[in-house]
Amino acid sequence: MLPPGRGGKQRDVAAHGMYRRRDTRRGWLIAEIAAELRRYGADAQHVGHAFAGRHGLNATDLQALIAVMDAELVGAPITPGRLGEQLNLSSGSVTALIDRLERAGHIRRDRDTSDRRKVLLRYADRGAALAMDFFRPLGERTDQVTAGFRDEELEVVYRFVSAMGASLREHRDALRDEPARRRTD
Amino acid sequence: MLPPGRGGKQRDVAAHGMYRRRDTRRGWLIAEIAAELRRYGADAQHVGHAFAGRHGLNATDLQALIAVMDAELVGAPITPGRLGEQLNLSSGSVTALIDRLERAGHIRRDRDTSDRRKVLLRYADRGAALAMDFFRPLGERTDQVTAGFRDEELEVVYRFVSAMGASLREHRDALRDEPARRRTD
DNA sequence: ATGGGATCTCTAGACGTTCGAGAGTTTCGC
DNA sequence: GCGAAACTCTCGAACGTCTAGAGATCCCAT
Repeated sequence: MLPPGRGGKQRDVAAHGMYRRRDTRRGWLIAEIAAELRRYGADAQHVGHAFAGRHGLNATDLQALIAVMDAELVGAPITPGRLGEQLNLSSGSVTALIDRLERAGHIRRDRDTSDRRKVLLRYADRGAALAMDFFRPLGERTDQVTAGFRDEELEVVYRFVSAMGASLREHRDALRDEPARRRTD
Repeated sequence: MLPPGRGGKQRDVAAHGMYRRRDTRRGWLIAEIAAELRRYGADAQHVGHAFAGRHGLNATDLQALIAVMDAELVGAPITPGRLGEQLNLSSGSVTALIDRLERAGHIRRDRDTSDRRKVLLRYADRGAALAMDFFRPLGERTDQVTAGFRDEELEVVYRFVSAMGASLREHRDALRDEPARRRTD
């Protein structure tokens, strides 16, 4: 039952750095918010996995489809290279991925007319319908939740998630730029 | 440049259901919050992927290690079966996963003394050190962000993320319980 | 007590995704 | 025009995952 090391202090989880001291209301809040964000990400993955499975794709395929729509809807279609960056995939895997999605009728390949090395990915009707099925119930749930918050409260939430997101991206970039550090392996 | 089909309505993204109408401040806020949460999850995956890669594991291994510590730190060590549920893995994959982590010295297998069918997963020192290296910088960043919020504001944020998390889990469970629905394939 | 069903972990083979290196085009700078 | 750089695609190998089933152990009804 007891964690190994530091015998005895069973709930001194702060010593492990994973959790924060919860002995003040504020500390407890911060710990719970961080934990909830972590769980939210995990559950979102589960939802994506389950939904993708129902429709004959895997989680990566669904992520890719969303990224393709995301990019195209803001007027800047994505290329295979950048899709690979977003999904942490090598170029070979991206080709296979696009082949699958194209074969299934979810997206199309278009040559860029100005730079003919590039391929632009565009969603097909089938892919649009699938993404809509995925996002609609989530949007409805978001509506239900946000209905319980006043405008000023949503401003606070927005400020918070923006700051957390920016900080996490900083961390991600820092990890990328410091690639060679070895541990005590 | 134009999305295919439905010629002309280039920016009518609301028609796709992915995004919400942004013509009011409140609508814009909600859309941005939802988008930021989505990006946060994706970026968290990237961070995990990058960190795991540096230490000779894959993203699944790191998730598993975190889940094992998470469970043990609250005094209820996890079993291979439940770990598979949390990570969306089959029993066979879980065995391979545990073998990898045990071989690398990150976790240990213990037989449950009261129910000897079960195996309890416990982290080893090596795994604890790794998890600490992963979480410490994230905790520091969380501290920096939360420093810019008053207690009442954190209460609002907590209420929001709790509600969003609960709603998402409801959706996940609904997906699970309605497994057979087929689309117009 | 004892037998049957349920629960849990593990094994084995096949499948599919991913990776890594390299080839083939097209573009841009000199 | 020529060489370097950017981008996508091909191919074979490696790895993680899945499915099906075997082997233990526990629980409960008889």
